[in-house]
Amino acid sequence: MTTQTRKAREVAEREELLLDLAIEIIEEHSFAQLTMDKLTARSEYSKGTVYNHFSSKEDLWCALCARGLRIQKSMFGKLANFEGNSRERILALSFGYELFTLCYPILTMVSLRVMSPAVFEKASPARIKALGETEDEMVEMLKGMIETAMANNELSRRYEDNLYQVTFAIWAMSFGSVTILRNSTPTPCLERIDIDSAVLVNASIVLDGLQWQPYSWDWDYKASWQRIAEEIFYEELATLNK
Amino acid sequence: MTTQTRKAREVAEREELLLDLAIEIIEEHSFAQLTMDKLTARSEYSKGTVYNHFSSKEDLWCALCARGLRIQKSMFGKLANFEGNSRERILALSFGYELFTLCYPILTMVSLRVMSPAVFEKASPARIKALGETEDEMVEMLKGMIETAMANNELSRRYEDNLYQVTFAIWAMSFGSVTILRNSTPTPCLERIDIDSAVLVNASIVLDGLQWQPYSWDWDYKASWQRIAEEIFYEELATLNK
DNA sequence: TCTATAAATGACGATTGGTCATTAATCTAG
DNA sequence: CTAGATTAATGACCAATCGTCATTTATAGA
Repeated sequence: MTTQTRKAREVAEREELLLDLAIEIIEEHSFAQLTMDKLTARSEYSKGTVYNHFSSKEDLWCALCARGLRIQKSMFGKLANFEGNSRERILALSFGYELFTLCYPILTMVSLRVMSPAVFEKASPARIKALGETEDEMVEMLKGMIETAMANNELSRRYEDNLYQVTFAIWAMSFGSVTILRNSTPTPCLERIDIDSAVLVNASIVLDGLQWQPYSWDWDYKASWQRIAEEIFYEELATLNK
Repeated sequence: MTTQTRKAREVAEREELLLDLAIEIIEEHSFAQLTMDKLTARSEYSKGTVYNHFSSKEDLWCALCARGLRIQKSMFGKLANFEGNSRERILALSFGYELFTLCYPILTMVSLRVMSPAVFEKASPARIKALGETEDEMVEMLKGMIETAMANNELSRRYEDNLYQVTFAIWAMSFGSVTILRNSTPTPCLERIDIDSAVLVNASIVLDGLQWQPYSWDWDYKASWQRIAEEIFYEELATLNK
């Protein structure tokens, strides 16, 4: 049995290595230039071995997405020990998501391009299952924070009968803001906003709209944003600014 | 000079025809299956002629995007004569955008996949310029509505010094909501919200957060949503439900 | 009608995704 | 330790695809 686990570990390690190489190729060229031939050439393995790991190019894409989601989840996990009111904790989620897109622009871009039925059809079922589960775990984490806030009367009970709607609102705003900011071409509108605070402002607008206390005019959330950076994501920001 | 304009018109007509065929190919197969060879085969022209229109596959993609933006713009133009308060007019924009994604799922999907520097690099400059201009026109339309509302004291002056931030917030929420709703795989979170009203609810949350009067608890925006459907987008909805 | 310009054509080379018969490595049992 | 069996790795190969360009065809104007 030990040989089994050893082999499985070796296979997993090789898969991670292949993903590293795939990211290198995208970094040096572009997403479209990530071909199985190039990946094979860059690795010390043959095409057939690469195809033993990834059943198709689309499966490789999904594997990159899965890595991105794993990293996101681990980043979100870091805010477990963060001391702050419930709104600050939601902001920390938004902060973390934006930081992820800054630290891992390639994984972010891949996720955006890959998330579609046509791609999933060509990926292996196991891969898709893993993707969905990680995503659900993160949604449930957000929902749990909403429930807690409502129980503590920090969040109005206006949307009490549909907590997932609140989850969706926060998620959609974070996703929309970051995606437009980081993936769009330069446009006059985007050039005239403060990009560094845009995600914070948009999240605050949504939280105000949800009547989540304390309101943005009763609290200095810019300071919270700063504190999140320093207390939770210090390491990531340090490597980012290097 | 007349022959010049006639030829130019013929070329433009042929380009529209080619875009129709490209959409057909995506409909019947998938985005990845849209190849220049297939497009050539389906048309009555040769490969070289197709390449006279589209300098590359990426240029073809951008041409599809440009068509999508033109359609969006024309849909937004329909709400010029809509009678309603300023919040209802913003909702009409969100409604229009969601309706566009429902009526033209392929153009929506193409836009999402295409909007990236790597693709733009391979598209013709003229195409990119046209894309940017159409986009800016729509942003300016939204900004104009915000200015009017602020002048009429329907919208708080809290964000007065940065109107583009307000534009961005509304845009990001619409984009994020619709993109997640229509492009994601089925996930427990999405299955538990009312998809038909999710965009309205999210837009309302943002507008409440912006302190845009009248608040959602002082006005029946579900009725407004219905009225927008009937008065502005009756035709589109009729063809959609066919 | 003749010539100069513009447009259309499709064969071609290079690259790609994916397959599969062959080869190599590893394991198991006697 | 060895022989046979099972598993994994290999890369030549095929069909599909992108984009080019020398050649052919159509058109415009004198």
